[in-house]
Amino acid sequence: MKDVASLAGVSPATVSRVLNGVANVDEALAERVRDAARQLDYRANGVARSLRLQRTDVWALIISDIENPFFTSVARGVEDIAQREGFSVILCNTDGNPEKEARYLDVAEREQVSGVVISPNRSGSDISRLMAASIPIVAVDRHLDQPVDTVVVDSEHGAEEATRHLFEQGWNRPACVTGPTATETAEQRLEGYRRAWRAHRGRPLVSLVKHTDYNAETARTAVASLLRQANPPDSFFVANSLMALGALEEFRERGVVPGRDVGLIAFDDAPWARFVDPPLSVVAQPAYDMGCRAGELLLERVRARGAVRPAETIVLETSLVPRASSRRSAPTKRGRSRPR
Amino acid sequence: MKDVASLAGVSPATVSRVLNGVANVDEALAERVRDAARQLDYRANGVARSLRLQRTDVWALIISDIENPFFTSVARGVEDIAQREGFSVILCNTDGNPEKEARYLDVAEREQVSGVVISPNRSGSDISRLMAASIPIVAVDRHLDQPVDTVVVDSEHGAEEATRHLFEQGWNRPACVTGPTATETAEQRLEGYRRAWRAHRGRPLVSLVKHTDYNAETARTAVASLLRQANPPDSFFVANSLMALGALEEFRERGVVPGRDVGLIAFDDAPWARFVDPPLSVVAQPAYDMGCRAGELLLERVRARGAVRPAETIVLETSLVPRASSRRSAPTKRGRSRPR
DNA sequence: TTGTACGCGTTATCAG
DNA sequence: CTGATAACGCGTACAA
Repeated sequence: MKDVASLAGVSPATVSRVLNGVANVDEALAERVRDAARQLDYRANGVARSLRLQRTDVWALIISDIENPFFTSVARGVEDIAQREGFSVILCNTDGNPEKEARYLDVAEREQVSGVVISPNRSGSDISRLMAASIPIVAVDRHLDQPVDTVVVDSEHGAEEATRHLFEQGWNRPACVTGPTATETAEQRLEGYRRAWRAHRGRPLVSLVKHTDYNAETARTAVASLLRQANPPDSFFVANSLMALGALEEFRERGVVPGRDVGLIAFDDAPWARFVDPPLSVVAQPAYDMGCRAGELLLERVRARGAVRPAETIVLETSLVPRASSRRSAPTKRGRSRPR
Repeated sequence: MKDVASLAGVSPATVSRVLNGVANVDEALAERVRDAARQLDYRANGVARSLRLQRTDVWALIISDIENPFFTSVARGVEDIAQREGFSVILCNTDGNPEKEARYLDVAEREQVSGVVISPNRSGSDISRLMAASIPIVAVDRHLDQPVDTVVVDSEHGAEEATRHLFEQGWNRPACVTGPTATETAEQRLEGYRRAWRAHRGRPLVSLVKHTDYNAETARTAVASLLRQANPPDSFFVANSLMALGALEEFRERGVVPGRDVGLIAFDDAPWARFVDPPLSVVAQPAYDMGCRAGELLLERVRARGAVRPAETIVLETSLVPRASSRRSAPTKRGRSRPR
């Protein structure tokens, strides 16, 4: 900066003023400064700037699994907003590990990020330090036990819709493979499933419900054990797309054909869902949009430094995407005669 | 820091020394300082620290598509190394857009990151400013036209192996659907395909080669047009996993069954590849490992501030993962009798 | 309108 | 072994 100043024959203060477009600077001087800056290819030192300004242009995005397509879509949403508004994003991947999460929360504080978007592992995640430092926080996908801005989907309703869809397709004994006990999303999806049961068949059967991790392997085991029962289910509602992969594998192994011998619908869409055989029926979440909304909420707080509007919760709707895997009738002939 | 100092009855300098474990400090004093710090729940200001130290503990990771599983695996690798060594990672998603890339390169400089890992959009990406600022750079997946550390896979060999596998399975006219013209990876994969042809059948046929984008839709169109030809291919080598989805869709539409009526093998594995029907044969890239290696290379440079070892290129091997989609014989009976 | 001087929170140097 | 002090690069109050 000093170099630019002396090359332009002005003081560093004037350089700062010109480059930040603040105060009135004589246009001739300003032009000289811009010239000099260009000539020297000058870039302000962001670290010094942050120290002086007591704020940074950085957000922390703390998510539990960067390899889960749902979260990458959320990330893109947050990132697009951030970038549009001139913020950079520090990506932090917690692997669902509370310790890693705590460590990253620490980094966020030390690095004085101006805001945090987090998909909490457990509602009890300790954000007290961040709150004390009055760093705005937005929770995505799940709630925190503190009153902070939150973006979620109506899991219960989506799950109910999915299960109702199974009934409407003519399935009579849908099972539910949901996420780990005490996980907010898992419980909500289970509750939606139960509601659909109550609406169509009366009391849901506990024997048709399994809790597993949100992955293919454990879900497959659960599906297998459900199918081994004396009174097995005729269809499945599974709580995320990875679980659907596990179910599909088990079905294939047993030679039962989804969309004909068994019904299957999953919560959460995935890029490959329409390509598997049969195409997977899902309840889609607006993941990218959730990220955008979270970004916008954070933006509000970051801009309005101190102002206290009460914490807000945005609940987005899921959408039913029926494809072939939930059908009951024999699949229609798919193979068309070849054009030539 | 001043608060901690006065609470402990020492100078700020001593606080710094204790908390950084530098120099010898009287154990009694040190203990008092740690107590005070704990009591006040003190965290050093990372921004001020960076300014004073003239370095940050931040890496920038610039990738072209956060929604591509290949890159997320790379990202995890980089991130794991970074985290192990006490660095944070700024994730930057360029969307394959050279302007966004340039903008992020700028951010990296302004924020004084201590290192950059980049999967360049084009080899000509302008990293001159970073080099001038002597910020270490590592290229992943593709080369830059500057001499920097690089981590790639042997695409050509992997592609050759994949194509040879098709020949060995009894297919005689494998086609190649590769990435955009002039993309390094696309050209290499095409070249590997050609080598296998020359080894088995002589001159590769240009009529069996298509360039498309690295996605499902354009690849599907290419597959369709290849199949419409007078002398259609009997099998396909496609240059990434998304393309395979497009191919599978087209096959299904036409009623041709992969692993029986047509052969299919893809470059690049994906989490869902073994779940589609039939399971997809692939040439797997060690994506996570690539990220780790890139992280390690960067670490070396970051640690050895000035030392100049020549730029190094690490070439990792792919591995053939034959599954059912590349078979020629009729698939073995998959449906086993149910256990009960 | 412009320049001078201070301070943001650290850490390294130097004197004691 | 410890404390005072300067400096990292910038933005801004204040004086000119």
